[in-house]
Amino acid sequence: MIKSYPRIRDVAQAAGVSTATVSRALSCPELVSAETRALVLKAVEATGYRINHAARNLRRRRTGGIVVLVPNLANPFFSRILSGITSVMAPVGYNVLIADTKQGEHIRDYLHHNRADGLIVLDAKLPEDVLMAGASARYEPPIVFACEWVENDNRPRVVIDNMHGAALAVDHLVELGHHRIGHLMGPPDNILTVTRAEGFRQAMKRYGLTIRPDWMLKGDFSLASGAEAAHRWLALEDRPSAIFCSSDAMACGFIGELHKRGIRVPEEVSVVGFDDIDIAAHFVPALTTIAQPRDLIGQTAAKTLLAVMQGQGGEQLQKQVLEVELIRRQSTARIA
Amino acid sequence: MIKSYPRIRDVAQAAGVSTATVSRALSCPELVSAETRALVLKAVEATGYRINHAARNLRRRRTGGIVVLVPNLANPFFSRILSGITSVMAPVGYNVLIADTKQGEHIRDYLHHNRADGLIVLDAKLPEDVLMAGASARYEPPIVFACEWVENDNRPRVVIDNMHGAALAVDHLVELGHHRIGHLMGPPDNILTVTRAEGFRQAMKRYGLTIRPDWMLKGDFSLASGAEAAHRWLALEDRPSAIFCSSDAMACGFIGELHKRGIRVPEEVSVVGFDDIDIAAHFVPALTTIAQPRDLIGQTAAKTLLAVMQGQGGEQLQKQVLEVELIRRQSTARIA
DNA sequence: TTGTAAGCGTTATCAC
DNA sequence: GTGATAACGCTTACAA
Repeated sequence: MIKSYPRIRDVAQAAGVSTATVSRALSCPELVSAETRALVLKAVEATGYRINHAARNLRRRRTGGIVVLVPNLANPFFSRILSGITSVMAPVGYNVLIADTKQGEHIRDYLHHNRADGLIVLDAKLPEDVLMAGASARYEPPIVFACEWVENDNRPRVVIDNMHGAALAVDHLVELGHHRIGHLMGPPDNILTVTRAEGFRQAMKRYGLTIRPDWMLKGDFSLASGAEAAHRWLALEDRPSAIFCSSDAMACGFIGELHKRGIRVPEEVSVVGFDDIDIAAHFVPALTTIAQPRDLIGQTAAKTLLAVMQGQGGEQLQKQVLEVELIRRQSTARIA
Repeated sequence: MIKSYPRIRDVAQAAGVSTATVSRALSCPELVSAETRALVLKAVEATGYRINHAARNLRRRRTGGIVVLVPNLANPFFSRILSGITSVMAPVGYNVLIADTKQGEHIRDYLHHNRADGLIVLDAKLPEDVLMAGASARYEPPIVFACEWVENDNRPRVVIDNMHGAALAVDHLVELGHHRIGHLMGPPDNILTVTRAEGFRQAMKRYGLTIRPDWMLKGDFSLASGAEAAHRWLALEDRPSAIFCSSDAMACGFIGELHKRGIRVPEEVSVVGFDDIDIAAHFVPALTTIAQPRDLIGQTAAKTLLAVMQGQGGEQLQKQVLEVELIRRQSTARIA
């Protein structure tokens, strides 16, 4: 089954030079004469040589790959960030391995230099003990968090301004005349949930609006949990006129279910989402939401990781905050 | 930056056995005595040993990874198939590398045993010449197609019954009294497009219904192209009462745009999608669609690839067809 | 600028 | 059942 491929040795023979020269010609062209370089390239072409990454990585004592811990690959929000990451990593020759933490992969397996040259964490609800820098983490590869993370941890982090995002949502609703505003939250163990809920509370307070506990609905960022929240909203005796959802998926699930029950958005309740996933602009009604620069998050995280892997532990890498933006669409309306 | 990790040698020393024995105890436990095995495992624990995959793969002359060619990672349809693939591959120790062909990665780079032990192709519109088995493909790794592919190619393939899916859609619409039916197609160079359009035509013919060229709208599977198609539908002097879309994303884009123009679905036009992506059940209105078993597609493709990589080129692997199903929801209605 | 040669950490082959 | 040993294909001091 396994065939034999041309090795450096074969190229060297074809070019009439040593293997070392071939190696140099390919990885540091400036170290060999133009003449030899041409010779080598021709021999590579002739033999059909392709580098063996396993051998190179073994020799260089690295893995040639980085791992991305994703909470749920099926969520389009994350796949877009992944695109951003690969667009930076692929050109510099790193494989991007995806570990879907929802699939019960053993996270600890990846926390080792042997397994990956670096790690990007997108999952804000991983058990802290696993990822806490500590004595037990002797062989941990460089990590970049591309999500909210515990505050008392100064490892590099790329985040968006979640507090501000929540504030933008409340500002927008207040501007439309709403003062009875609810919040559909994410899973309680997720830091995004906590931060956005806190941003919501502070903004409400700033306007002197009441934060009603029965209007703080629980969800888990998923479509299904948005639909369930709609049931709880319907069961309320006294309903809010607007609701800020901690994810677009929940907002869509919420609106979809309300529609089935004959409640119209935004006429009977205004809805703001968070993320600006692709479907948001095409939903019925088109979703007013807080847009995150998903590609940029991925690219920034990847560039930061590369910098850290090259040993640049500069101050400016510690915490980068990207801006969010309110996108006004049709799921919110001036109160009647 | 790079530290030194415990190697097999260190474990061997700690356990008082040879490196060969440690290696065997870990990869073929049945070859060593229970006593030694316990000794080795204890030593592994004590030293914190983790295998070095680069070294193993070099020695075993493999890469330890498989590559999946995805047309567009941002499309939730594919991310779900990926989940299915990783759920099979991760437990048996294969890395799953994702190559998003939309990002202009060089496909040829992956067509080499050096790069991947196997390949799963999800992109039905890759240039044929690249993937045609041929003399130039001397070092091509085993390939499994998890999408429609050219008929005159008997490499393993996992497909759904696209013709039947299209027929189910037409059956359903006819049952609801529609006889003026249009079709929103995918990109012309994609085999899925061709097959579903052909299924549509045959079903229409079976019912003796007219296939009107101006009702065959062009799209590219994306949300945006669905929205554009809505404009063309609006511009028609004589409009169909129902439309079968070749993807859910286009169906959502189509409905979303119609809604903005004040056209109501299904009252003024019935819409059937294809895929049953997660949002379909929550869309407004909930989308009637042809469901594909996405997890199963991924799992089946992965299992098939494993079989091929192990040299089992059995007949039963040649072409596996998975069933599709009509999901009746609210985007279709009996004609007035 | 180029060649020589010593590994990188594992596994497979051969003896014992 | 276990141990010694030679690769796997590449990179990088060091020498020339």
